[in-house]
Amino acid sequence: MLVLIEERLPDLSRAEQRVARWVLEHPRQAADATLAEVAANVGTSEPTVIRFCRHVGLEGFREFTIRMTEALSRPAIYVHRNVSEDDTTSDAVSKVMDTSIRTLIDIRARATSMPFDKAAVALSAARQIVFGGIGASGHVADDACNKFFRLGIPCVAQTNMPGLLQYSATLTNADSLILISHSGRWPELLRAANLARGGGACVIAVTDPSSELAGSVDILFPCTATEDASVYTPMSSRLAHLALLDALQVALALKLGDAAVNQLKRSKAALL
Amino acid sequence: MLVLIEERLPDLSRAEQRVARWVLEHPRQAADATLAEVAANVGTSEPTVIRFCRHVGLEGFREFTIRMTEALSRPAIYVHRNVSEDDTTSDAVSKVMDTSIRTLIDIRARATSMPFDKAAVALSAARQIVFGGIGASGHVADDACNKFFRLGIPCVAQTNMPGLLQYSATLTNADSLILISHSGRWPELLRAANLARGGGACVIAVTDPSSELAGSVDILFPCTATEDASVYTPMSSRLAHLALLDALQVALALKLGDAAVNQLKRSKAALL
DNA sequence: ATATTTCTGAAAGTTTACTACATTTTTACG
DNA sequence: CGTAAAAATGTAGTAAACTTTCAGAAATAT
Repeated sequence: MLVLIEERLPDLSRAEQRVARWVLEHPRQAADATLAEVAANVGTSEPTVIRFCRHVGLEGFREFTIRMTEALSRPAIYVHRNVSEDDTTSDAVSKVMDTSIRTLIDIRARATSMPFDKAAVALSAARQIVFGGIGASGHVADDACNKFFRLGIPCVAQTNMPGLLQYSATLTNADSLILISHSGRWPELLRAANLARGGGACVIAVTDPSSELAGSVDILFPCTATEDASVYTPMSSRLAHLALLDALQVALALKLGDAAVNQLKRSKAALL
Repeated sequence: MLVLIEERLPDLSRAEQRVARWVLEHPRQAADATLAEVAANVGTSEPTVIRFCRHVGLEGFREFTIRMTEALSRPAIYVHRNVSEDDTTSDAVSKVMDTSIRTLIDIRARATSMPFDKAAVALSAARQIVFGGIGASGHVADDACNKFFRLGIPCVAQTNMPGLLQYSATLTNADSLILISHSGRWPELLRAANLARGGGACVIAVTDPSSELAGSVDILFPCTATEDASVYTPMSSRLAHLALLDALQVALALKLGDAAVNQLKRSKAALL
């Protein structure tokens, strides 16, 4: 959380940067202060503090308080460390694993504020679910498709561009489209989202909240894309996306109830 | 915190005990609910909830929220717990995430004794690398292929049975075959391994160490397959496999040195 | 120098947490 | 049992916290 604030610092306006700095310097105090107290301590107005919260990717001040307490009550193990050329194999392996674990822990912390319920409701009514992703995210889409169809809902994965665009154009208000993208900056994905929404479909995205795509969907699962500083950094965001979709599938299964459980059992039995 | 509530439970009045029980059963939900929400869920009035907070030694509901968040973000919570039908979405999501994190932490602990070095040496000399997997593991194979080719080594993924068998039969002692399997019990995978070894190829497997496949390969990365007790349990072993292959790819990149770094940079630049 | 955009805070508007008090339920004792 | 005191609970109202709106100020571009 504190790291996240530090990262976003340059993107903030002047008054917001003052808020950020005060928070970084007095994290304990910030965690249990009220909105008015923070504003007074920083020497700014309450709305500015709220805007600061929004700019670092939070819902509002209430969530800020929660995230801060969370961050402060958790020891910082499994920290992300970059692999360097002179690492031994064993060091490098540990670092890569730590980074993956860290990514999941972060996503877990943020998951509490993600719209799983809303998404489950939308998906439970869907005639079909389409998963779209390109490149590495294509595999995530495939994987998710492979998992969701076991609930007894027609599912397709489209992992190449012309296919996804054409399929998106055929969707109606009975359908749901789940788009997966690390950065959210492929313009074609945005087009797919708009095509699907044009037809009335519910569009869900798993992507960077600051991307243009994020702003053009019905339901957003924000996954901040961390810049790959080193060439050795693997795309651990894939893991986050997979874990997120795992969770969504379980949430949907719960929503659907007995019907889904039966389908799951049947699909499991098919392998024996 | 939760323990504290449990301790005080007998001292509370009837309605307050109902509050306490609900909190203990839905801790995650309780942590980010508002006063009114808690009251509604318990089926009581708001003052009762406040009185409950006071009776367990807290200042008020505000402090209750903070203490709960704190308690829930302690590290001890990444234990595996099965999702049950009457879980709320939020609780289920946390459980799924915890299970994934737990899986990765376990694999990380075991990774130190895995033959990354040996595998990196074998792969660095490979003319081509073939990734084989079926079903869910097929996606892992695809994903790995997509990652390894960036090092400048010819890579293929075979994710269907006839294809994998035929390809395996063509391999020579200059090639490497990486097989991925959750349980390792598909007889055809064993056949693929034997075909490849017959041609002299180096066969690496990521699978359950107690499987027959594990005994028939050159290099083994043991990943114990945990039985899916509940239908809601997602295959978190996939995540473990992915993380493992991430690590292997980085280990290989280090082994290859500058040449690999250049290839990585080139493939990254291709997207800009 | 002016127009446009972005940023900022005052004030109004909601929601949320808390309090006072009346009602109901429980307990104690004739 | 029946009645009275005590405790527990909920209704309704209040205060405080959080959020939104909007108009003026600052920064930036033209």
